[in-house]
Amino acid sequence: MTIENILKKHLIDVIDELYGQKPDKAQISFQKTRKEFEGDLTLVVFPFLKLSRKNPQSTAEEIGASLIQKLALISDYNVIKGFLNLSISNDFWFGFLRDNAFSKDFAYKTVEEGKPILIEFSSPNTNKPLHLGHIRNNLLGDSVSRILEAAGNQVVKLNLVNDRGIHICKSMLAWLRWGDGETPKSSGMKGDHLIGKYYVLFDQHYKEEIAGLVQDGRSEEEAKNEAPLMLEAREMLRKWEQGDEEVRELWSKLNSWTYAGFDETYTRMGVSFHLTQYESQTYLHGKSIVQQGLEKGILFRKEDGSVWADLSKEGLDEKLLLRSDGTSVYMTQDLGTAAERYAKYQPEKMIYVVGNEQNYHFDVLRIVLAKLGYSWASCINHLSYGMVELPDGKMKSREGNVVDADDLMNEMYKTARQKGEELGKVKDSNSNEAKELYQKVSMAALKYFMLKVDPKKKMLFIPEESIDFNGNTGPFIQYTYARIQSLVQKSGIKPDSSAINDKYGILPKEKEIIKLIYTFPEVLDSAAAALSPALIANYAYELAKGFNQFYQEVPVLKEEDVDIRHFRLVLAAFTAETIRSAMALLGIEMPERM
RNA sequence: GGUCGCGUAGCUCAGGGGAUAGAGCAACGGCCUUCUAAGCCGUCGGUCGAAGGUUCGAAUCCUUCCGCGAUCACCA
Repeated sequence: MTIENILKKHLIDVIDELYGQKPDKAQISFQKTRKEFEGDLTLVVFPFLKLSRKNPQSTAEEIGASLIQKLALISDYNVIKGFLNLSISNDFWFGFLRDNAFSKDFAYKTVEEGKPILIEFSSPNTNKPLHLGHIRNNLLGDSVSRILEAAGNQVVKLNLVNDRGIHICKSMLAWLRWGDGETPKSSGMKGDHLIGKYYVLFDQHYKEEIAGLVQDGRSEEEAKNEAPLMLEAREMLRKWEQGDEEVRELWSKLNSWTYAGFDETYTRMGVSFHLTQYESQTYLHGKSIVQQGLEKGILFRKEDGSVWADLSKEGLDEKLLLRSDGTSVYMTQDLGTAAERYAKYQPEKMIYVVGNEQNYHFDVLRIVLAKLGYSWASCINHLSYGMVELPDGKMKSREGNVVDADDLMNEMYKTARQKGEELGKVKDSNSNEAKELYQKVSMAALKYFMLKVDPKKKMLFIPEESIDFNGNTGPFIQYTYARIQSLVQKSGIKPDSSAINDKYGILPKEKEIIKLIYTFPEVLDSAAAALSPALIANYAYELAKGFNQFYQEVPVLKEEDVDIRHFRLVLAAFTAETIRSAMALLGIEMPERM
């Protein structure tokens, strides 16, 4: 039970005794006391003035006096204007340290048996490598999974790969035509990059054809549809759908190259899945659901045979669910896979990590499912995130201004190495130890940068400036952690609970740290509720920053008194452990030295 | 045009009913024979897009307007 809750309970009694009326629970608001005032927690008394019929000052005085009498937990109070600042007793803080300082991941809950949470993320196309946008998606999905699990949920991570469609046919066609049998092995290229190369090649030739046709007097639209390359790609897709053996074989081969490339990237990012699904196996799902809806009269059929949902009552328009030729669209598939997943897992929640350009799609998905009578429709959660933009605008694959995921990670690694060498962090930059450090530091910089921003906001990525190693960054937090490790090691003392006693009181700087650590479980809970790693990231920074200031002002190893030194080492070690736990929720690993 | 989202320091972002709005970067000035300077301290920098409203109290909630973005396909 948190201090706030204990106080709340007693506050209700106190106010009842004083003024003969119980306050509304919603009116009780505690906040952390500002640094410039004495105290730990502050009660805002304005809401109780109607009950007390006194001015803010005396109301606060009365409540404070009653609380301190009732609760040993409160050691002192003071009143400033309508704010009642309460000091929590040292006993409480020592008790908190004793109970938690030596339990690893103290804020983490054990995973409950019960309804799982499904989370789908990444979901790439197989015709080109992963880029910056995917990085945000993957890191968000990965981090949210970790956070939900730490908050006590069973989490199932899903990846639904879009492995079929016209885009893959384009790559396949280009490879047949201009590839000359090139393979990842023969070219030395990563499989996904190789396939991406042919996708671009297709587009180049396709554009030439369009230009030629336009010159011959066709309209742009006609040219796009009549270009021989496009006709050929469509023909290939038709063959694929009919199960043409040759096409299917080629398709399998090229996709397998892409998967090998993706796996490498995922591994480097530290991202993994429990289950990978493929649209080639799911794209026919959902038709029967639509059929049932049609029979029940919930959906309707137009003269041309296409099937629609009328969402005008919900303030939206009509939505197509089956084409006039009876084939399914994106929405149909999603209805099908959602129903299938629900049947398999009976999850508490189904989270889709998908960019905000699909907000409308998920609104429709929820509404259509609800209309069709699925009570679980409300468990669908769209974790919508903003686009990653570049200084010169949006990323457009066709225009070539795409930040490739692998390239970016390589760049980050180089920068980390360069910085490390400048600062003389390691003796031999080619040693395995150094390589591991540069890898951890560069990934921390990247991950922290992407995750510290509120998911729903779009973010600007400036290649030269965005990823920093100083200030509010992953490496700064790693650095703080590494310093604490070295501090503890140098002391030669193994921190243990015998050091925690109230012989010496607690310094204000020490208390700041303890209070910060104390709030970690709450931060974790709210991050899980809001599906927002940004809360964790900003918390980790605050804690690291707090320790750095503490470290600057409070001697640890230089302290004369062995017992005090021992206590501060315990506090330092607990801080490090909390920082590590928080960063683990972002998928960021901590180096022991840097 | 309809719907949704966003607008906070020069830049990138926190804060989402409470006290004097915070960090980092950039700029400037200090601190390395003292626990790791990827650090710490200080200075500079704000009509929280605008106007109304609700409230004891609004950057935060409501309304309108302005600006930016997304979306409204028999694409996925």
